Amino acid sequence: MPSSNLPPSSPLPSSPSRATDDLMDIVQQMTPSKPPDVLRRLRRNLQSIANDVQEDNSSLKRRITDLENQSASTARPRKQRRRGNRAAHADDSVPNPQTIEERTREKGRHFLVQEALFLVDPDVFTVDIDEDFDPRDEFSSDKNKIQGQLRQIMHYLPDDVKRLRTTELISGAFTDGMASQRSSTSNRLRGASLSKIVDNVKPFETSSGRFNAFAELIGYQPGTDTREPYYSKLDVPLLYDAWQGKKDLNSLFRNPIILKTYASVIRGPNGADGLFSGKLKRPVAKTVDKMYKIHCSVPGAIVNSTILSIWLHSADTQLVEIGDETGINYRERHTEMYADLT
DNA sequence: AGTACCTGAGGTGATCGACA
DNA sequence: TGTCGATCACCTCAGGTACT
Repeated sequence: MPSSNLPPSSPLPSSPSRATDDLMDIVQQMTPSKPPDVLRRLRRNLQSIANDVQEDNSSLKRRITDLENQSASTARPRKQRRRGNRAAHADDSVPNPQTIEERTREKGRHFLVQEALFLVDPDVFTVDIDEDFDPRDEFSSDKNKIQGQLRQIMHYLPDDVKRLRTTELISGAFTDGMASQRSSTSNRLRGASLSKIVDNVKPFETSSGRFNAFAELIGYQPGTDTREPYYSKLDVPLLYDAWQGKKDLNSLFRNPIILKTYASVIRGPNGADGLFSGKLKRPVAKTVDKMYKIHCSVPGAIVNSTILSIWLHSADTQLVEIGDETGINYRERHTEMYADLT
């Protein structure tokens, strides 16, 4: 950088190598045989050099500060991620939009843990509630699936939030909470929890590694002359406690992997430690089961764990509605398994 | 009793890839 | 090219234990 760009308050210090040369020269002269007056003169010279070095040091520090300030004032502003400020854009009639947003996001988190990984339809917040809806018909049509999930969501929303259901503030905050919890859960399953759930983490390192090791375990059916390859929905060994080559409803959802996944989700990465050896230790930290006061397993959470177990062993790289590698529709799988379980 | 430390959760911003 | 969603690393906070 040219010196003309430097602030005038920061002159360059004298050369440090010259001070070092002078010091070495004086040290050479300071022998015990020198008369006292010569030693006194050499000591004065030493003091003088020390003062110069001290001044140079201070000058360098000032110069560094000047350069830091200068670079800070000319640096490009860091790229800011654009974040939708729902609370700020909420309708004026909404009291405490900030608090409502936070509470709704937390409900979205809770909903994801206990009920479903995905919404059955993005419009679920804006449809009208069908007063004649019969929960026993929940899986008979897409319309009824939406009504069923809407009822579940309403069960989680506090009364003051229920009234605002159709607003962007509520739908956005709720789905944001779900997305956050889904991301956190999937990352922790393939990260800190993995070694507690499976015996050998090596095949899990890559998408192809997972396909080669576990495709059959999660229901892969190779293609033939007349058929494209696909992933079966029920011929999935991972779903059962003891796979006998065909589906067995008595052992459905009872695979140890599913139970360990469930334990990891609600009790953190160490939650599955010792689950089947009688050495299960309740984690001391704040965990999902404590936060949401989870005392028993509900159907939604069991199906969630099953879906998560399949995804964990799949070649898919992200936990999204339709697997990016397998094409498995995890959202539909959830609905179908939930219907089987209830 | 005070504190140091640990574990796990949630929030935030950066980055990357998909997509219009 | 800009926007959006998913993911990751990093940070702070809460709530617990262990030690002094």
